[in-house]
Amino acid sequence: MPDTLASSAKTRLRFAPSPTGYLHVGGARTALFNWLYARKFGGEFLLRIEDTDKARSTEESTRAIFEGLQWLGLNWDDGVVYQGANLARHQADARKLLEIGAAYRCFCTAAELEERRREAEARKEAFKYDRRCDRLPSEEIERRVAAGMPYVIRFRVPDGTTEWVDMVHERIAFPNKDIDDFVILRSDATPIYNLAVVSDDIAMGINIVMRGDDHISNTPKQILLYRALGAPLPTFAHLPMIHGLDGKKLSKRHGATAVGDYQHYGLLPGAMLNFLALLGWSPGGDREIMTVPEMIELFSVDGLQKKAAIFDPKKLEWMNGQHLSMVPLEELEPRVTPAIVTARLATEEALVERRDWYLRLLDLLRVRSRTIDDIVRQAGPYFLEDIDYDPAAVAKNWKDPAEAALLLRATREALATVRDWTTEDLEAALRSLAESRGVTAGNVFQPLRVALTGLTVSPGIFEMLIQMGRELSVKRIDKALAVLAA
RNA sequence: GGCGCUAUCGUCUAGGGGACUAGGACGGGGCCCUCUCAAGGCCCAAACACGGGUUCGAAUCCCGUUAGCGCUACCA
Repeated sequence: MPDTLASSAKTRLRFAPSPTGYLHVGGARTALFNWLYARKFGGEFLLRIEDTDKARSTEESTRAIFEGLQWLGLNWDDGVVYQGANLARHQADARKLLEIGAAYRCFCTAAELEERRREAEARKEAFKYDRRCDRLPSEEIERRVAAGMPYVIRFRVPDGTTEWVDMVHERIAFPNKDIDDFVILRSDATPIYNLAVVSDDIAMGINIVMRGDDHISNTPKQILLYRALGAPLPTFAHLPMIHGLDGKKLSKRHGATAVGDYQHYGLLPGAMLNFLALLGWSPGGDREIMTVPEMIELFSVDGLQKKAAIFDPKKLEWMNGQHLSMVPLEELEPRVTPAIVTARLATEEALVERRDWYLRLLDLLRVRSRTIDDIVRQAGPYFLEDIDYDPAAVAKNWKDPAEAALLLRATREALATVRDWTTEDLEAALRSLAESRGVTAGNVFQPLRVALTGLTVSPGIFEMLIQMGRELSVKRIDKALAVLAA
């Protein structure tokens, strides 16, 4: 039973970006679904760099793709395949197609073709190659080849209909009459995309081709190539595109589209993956927030969407906030520390030295952050010797300097009586202070908040006093008193 | 132009013939909690593109229209 043999073969998928730019969020999502499929069903996820376009491919882009995938944690199996290294096989496959009569030499020049294309357009007709070179007598072909006349190799599209059952779209069919006799090998003997892809996918044993639906119209051509080459067909799965807020294909105009942009913006890879997964896939029901293992567990082809999705940065930010609050502190710490160090708030050694204190701080700040940068922005007052006073905070909460100073002095005294620097004792001291002075607790807390942080917003006042410690807290109050007196 | 794909709130989506006064989430508005800001809780506004069928019954199936997107290279 050949079916048994086929189904016992390991599932192999691949992500095949061309290194002509940074890893795009659309590409990252394609990679994610391939990866999820492989991880969920015990298949292999391969990476192939399609660098056959030497003019546009760069090593820098290749590196960016690696870095992007690594940051996201989309690890690939086996070594990276570079398409450019397979030139000989591509040529051999083209030759083979020529020899078995599935393809033919075409001597029409690019300029001639362009001319005919223009004419057809002028007549408002669809241009289609007229196969004139396929009708050349064999002696003529031999004569031209012998004369060293340049030619391309074209695939002879047979009559009929080419169809397949797509994993996401079900049946898709193309009448072959609408498919041009496409070029598979250029006159300089380099392969055209469709040939290179099919040749490589066959060689790599890829049996599920999952890619963007902008490749749907390439698929019938590729199927024809598989058949002519005598190779078994893979299963195709065409994923919908990602669009910008204006409904157009995502591009630079839409702002950040590179995965690296989000990394530097302070996102968690888990959040990015979660967001990307929901763009074009749904686990069903109301499930939204998922860890990577949960996504693998929940992943299924049924949930794949047919419709293009719009990339909404607002929801991404919200989702990152959710992940920020959800991940274990030990996992969050290494993501935040480099940013803290870069912001020159502390050295890595200093953070290691008071790790428990540092983790507590992260826990305090993350709940009101949507990005890692938000955490860093709030962290200043806990590390810096001197703080800046936000003019708005001063205007609002130190409205009357004399009054504020009076209150702060009283607060300082009240804090001095606190024996245990705990939430309970601090709260008791400050609330009774407010009561004895006949003001609300907020009237006491807000000026103190400005003294401690220079800001109107911060974590709860007691948590903050504890986090800063008695010494620093008192020092900040003294400093505020000095500023108010000036 | 030709060919193809798609079509549920502004956005991501649930839904796969009756459970739909169409559910959830983001964003927006309001309220609660509260020492500020978040977080959290509660509530509100907001959608089945249109037209024909099929069926006792359609968001769900079929056809058409419209719209959006993609492809239409000796690019990938």
